[in-house]
Amino acid sequence: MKKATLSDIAKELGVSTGLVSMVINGKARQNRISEEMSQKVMDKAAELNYRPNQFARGLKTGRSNTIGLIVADIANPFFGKVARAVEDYAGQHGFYVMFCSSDENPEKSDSLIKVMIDRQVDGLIIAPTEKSENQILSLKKNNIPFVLIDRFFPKIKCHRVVVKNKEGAYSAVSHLIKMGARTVGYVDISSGMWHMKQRFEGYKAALREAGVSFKTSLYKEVQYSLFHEDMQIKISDLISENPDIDAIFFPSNILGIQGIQVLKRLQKKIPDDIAIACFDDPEHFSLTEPGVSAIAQPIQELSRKVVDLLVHDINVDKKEHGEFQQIELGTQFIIRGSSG
Amino acid sequence: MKKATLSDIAKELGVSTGLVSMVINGKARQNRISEEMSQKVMDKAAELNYRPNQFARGLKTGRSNTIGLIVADIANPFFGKVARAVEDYAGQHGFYVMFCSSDENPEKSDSLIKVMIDRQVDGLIIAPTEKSENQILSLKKNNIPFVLIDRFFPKIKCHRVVVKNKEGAYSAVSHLIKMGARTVGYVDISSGMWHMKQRFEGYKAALREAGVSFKTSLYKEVQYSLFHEDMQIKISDLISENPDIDAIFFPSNILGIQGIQVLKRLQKKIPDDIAIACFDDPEHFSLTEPGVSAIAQPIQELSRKVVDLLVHDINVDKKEHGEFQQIELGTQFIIRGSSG
DNA sequence: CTGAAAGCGCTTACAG
DNA sequence: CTGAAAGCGCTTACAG
Repeated sequence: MKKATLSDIAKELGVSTGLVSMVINGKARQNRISEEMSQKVMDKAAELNYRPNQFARGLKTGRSNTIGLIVADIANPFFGKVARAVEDYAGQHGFYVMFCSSDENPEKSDSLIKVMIDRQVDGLIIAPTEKSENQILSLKKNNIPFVLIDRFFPKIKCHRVVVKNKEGAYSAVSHLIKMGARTVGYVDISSGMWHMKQRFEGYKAALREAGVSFKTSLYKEVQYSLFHEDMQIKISDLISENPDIDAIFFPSNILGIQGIQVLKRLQKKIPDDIAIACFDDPEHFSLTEPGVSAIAQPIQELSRKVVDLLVHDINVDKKEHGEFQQIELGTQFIIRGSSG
Repeated sequence: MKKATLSDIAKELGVSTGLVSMVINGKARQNRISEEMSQKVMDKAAELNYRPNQFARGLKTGRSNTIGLIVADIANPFFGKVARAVEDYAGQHGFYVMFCSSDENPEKSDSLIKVMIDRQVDGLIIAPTEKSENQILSLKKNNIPFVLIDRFFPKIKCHRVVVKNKEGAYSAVSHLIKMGARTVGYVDISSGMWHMKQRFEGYKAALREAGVSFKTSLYKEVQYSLFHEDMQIKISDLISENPDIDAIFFPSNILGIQGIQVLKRLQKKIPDDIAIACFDDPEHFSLTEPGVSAIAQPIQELSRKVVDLLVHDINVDKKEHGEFQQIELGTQFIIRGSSG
């Protein structure tokens, strides 16, 4: 069964393809095509099970009604939920979403952006990786609509929607201290990304304000590339170098999830031996016993704002730079058993 | 900066677009285009930062190098991992993957399939919802390459890659009984899907073999549409109607995850009051205390087989029906503390 | 109210 | 070895 085309309909009805095109696209009225004609076209289209060829349409109009979403890892629960929310909101605006995982790798991110642009996405949503500044600048230079989510580069002016990272970490660490912690470790992922630095700033601010001293031995950094092994090593180091350690703050969900497993393996009781809190609140933090105190991000709102900004930019076909929205949303700290 | 086209390159070099096209597509050799000419074209393409327009290419060739993946919910950990694995394997074959969530809704699934086909995907991977038989049959009729994953309709002959559901459930329930359970509840999602029926068969077979009797009051079914409320109600019912209940089997990860929360709320200790086991093994089942005994699915292999089958079908442009692969992979039961 | 025609950017026989 | 031309299926001014 060959797919029906516009000209199949036109031929069968003895009219021009142009007319059929207008009817199909709901422009019958503004082109003053008769009701009767419209109806005949619609009926025939239905009869032939006509579906417009998006390639032809896109080639002609230059639009794909598709947006690209590049995150670190679609299987990470945080990004999984972001992806789902973006899919839903974009769908409401008539856009389809193409997802990709950059694996925190700038080369992969670069090639994904190219692939997306090759596929003529109308715009991009990106959670940028480390060292991808030039990619973002190049999007800007080429006037490709895009919005950054979750992360950003302070020096690059562009649309971005992120959360208050410093404030979020501050509230969690302050709570750990309030619950009695005096030696609070910090297990970071190795990354020059600004949002992670801000979380660390929040941690230090909380210590400072509580008069709790900071030592560099309390700060450990693990490599993304050999994540599982390195977590084990660095947390063991953290504990052996700080025998009096009574709490650890994990500044992201994958760090927290893996960190809990390591602590379990090391036979540390949470919160009795070591209290913990985590940035991000994946589903299962309410399932573990004790539950994990966590900083929940407003994923729905984050996603909605991002889609709104991007769709607006795509539709206005903006030429004028300058009006960049830099949105910071608040987080919510959820207290569960793990913090003591 | 206008995007460069084939004819820009051709014009600057004073050659035809056809020649440029061949060089770009690596067909220089087989068309005996001189090394020198090829090099000049490649250089100019790089200089102009040429990127082929996929719409034009797709319109001409009828191929998009894209496959569609429709799952129940991309935010469900099982499907999240499937999506990631499919993305990776398909990428190795040069295909991009479009993801969509059907929410177990046949109308949504129908419209997603249409959207995917409109976007000219070369083939589809589908975890079909209940009541979507006609959609699958229509794909078959229209000769659109597709493979079913995770679920299938026994009466429809087509490629499918699933796991041994009955066997998996059987081993988990047998283990619960071996650990001392005598009254084993079963909390199901309401669905006529074959794979869920098979899991229930496995459960009953295990009871039968151990000489443990089955009563209908041990089987509860919750609605997907009001999932959270219904879980609470049905599990409470299950326990009050069976005061001697000492184990529950959850035949999917979302049932298990939610079920644990309900049991926690009902102050039931796992495994002392009630032992549990679950089909699917999301990350956090090893994090909870006790860990959850679970049936792990071979997600990588599942995904790889599906992609291999689909890519093969797309590439051979098969006309002859008949040779449908119906693959069943084994599962692995992982014993943790929750089963007693 | 409707038709004819150009053109989006490619690929692919066909000629030479 | 290379060029000229048709055509994929649409949309959109332009005519009438």
